[in-house]
Amino acid sequence: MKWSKYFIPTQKQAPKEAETISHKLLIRAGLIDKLSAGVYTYLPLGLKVLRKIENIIREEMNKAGAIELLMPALQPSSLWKESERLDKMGKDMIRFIDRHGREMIFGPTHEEVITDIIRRYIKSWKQLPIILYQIQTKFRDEIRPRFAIIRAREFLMKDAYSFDLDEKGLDKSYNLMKETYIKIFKRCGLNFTIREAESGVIGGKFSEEFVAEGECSELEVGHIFKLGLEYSKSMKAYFLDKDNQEKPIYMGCYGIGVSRIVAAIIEGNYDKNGIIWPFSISPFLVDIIPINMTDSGIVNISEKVYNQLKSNNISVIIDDREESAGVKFKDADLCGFPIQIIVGKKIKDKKLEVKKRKDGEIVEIAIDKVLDYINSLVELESVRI
RNA sequence: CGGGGCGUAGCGCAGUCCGGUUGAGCGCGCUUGGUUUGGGACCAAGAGGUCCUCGGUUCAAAUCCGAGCGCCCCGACCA
Repeated sequence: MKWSKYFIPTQKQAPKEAETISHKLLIRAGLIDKLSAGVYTYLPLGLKVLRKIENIIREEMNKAGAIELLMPALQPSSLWKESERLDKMGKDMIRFIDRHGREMIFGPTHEEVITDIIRRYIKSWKQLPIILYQIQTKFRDEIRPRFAIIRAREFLMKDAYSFDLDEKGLDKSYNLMKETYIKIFKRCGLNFTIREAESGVIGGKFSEEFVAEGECSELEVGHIFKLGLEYSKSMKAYFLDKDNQEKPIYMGCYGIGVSRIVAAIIEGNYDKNGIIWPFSISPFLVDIIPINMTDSGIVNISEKVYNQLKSNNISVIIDDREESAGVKFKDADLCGFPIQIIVGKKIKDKKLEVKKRKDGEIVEIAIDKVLDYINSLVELESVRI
């Protein structure tokens, strides 16, 4: 990607409304833009980060045997009457009356919808167990949205639901999801703790939450629940067992705040100059910085390295703007790209500099050895995780 | 929803107390030309505003009064 052709609106100063570090950096690095309280656009760089996280989640969920589907955000409120949650969720739900006079809601979560699907399609013990999940936008009219995307009214969530024959099966699914979550958060570069939690409106007997470390008090980034028979009984989701008995399905549900992870990662990975993305999450792995765009030698080498990395499937952006070196350095640090390749005076010795964002270490590398060096850094990082 | 703060150019702010040479300004950013190019360069010339909105007071309102809207923070609340 060429920086000059891309859209990265960085800012020197954060708006005064931003107080937490992730909020400030998300805006300064041009990742998000506020439309209304708790309602944000993901700008191109922010979207890339979101997609990286989504894909990590997908990979790990799929490995665990979970199956992706996509449910609608719009739901008839009648389903919520069945589960007796319409009043419990209360004003957190965004509701409206459609032109036919039916009350609809924007889904804050999807236990009702998934249970409705399961009760209509799952009839036999032979079809169980099964875990279904989706990555989808949720709507909650929060009492107080805050810290930008940490508590938003519209946010991206991965929600999974397990369906088992009995309690033992539920325990197994639950533990499988717990292990999967640990893998996901580790791959996202998050330090976190797991603790027993209140089940709240979601219900069930037992739940644990994953809390990311950081200065910001919120984050909770994941929450897993043993729902048991709560929904299957109220919504009549039964299966026919081997002994020809009709039995309720044991359920569990498992949420990850995908967009909240973005903020959580920043809260745990930054310095005074900006974001420090983990390799696995960064919108671009490498930022090539030609020190002077009027120096044809520098420009040529920069483009050569850019094309080389690109053709080797390394995610790379080249800062080809006609800006001073200082501006490019500052933006590179602010946006948090893990590796900066600085193309400057040293090209006369056929060398350039590779700087690691995390520790600031700069290594001079021969131009024709850059690809190998970048690959070795990636290798080291993957071993570390 | 209770408490607190804020609303003036894209961002950060001054001006508001004490209404009138402040024909609404500053820094950054933006445009054009030139000089620059190793940590947010310099010179010159420019563009950009319903001073949140509506109403009131007044000869005169960014400034005073009233209502409303929006945003942020604390609390309660919350997958």
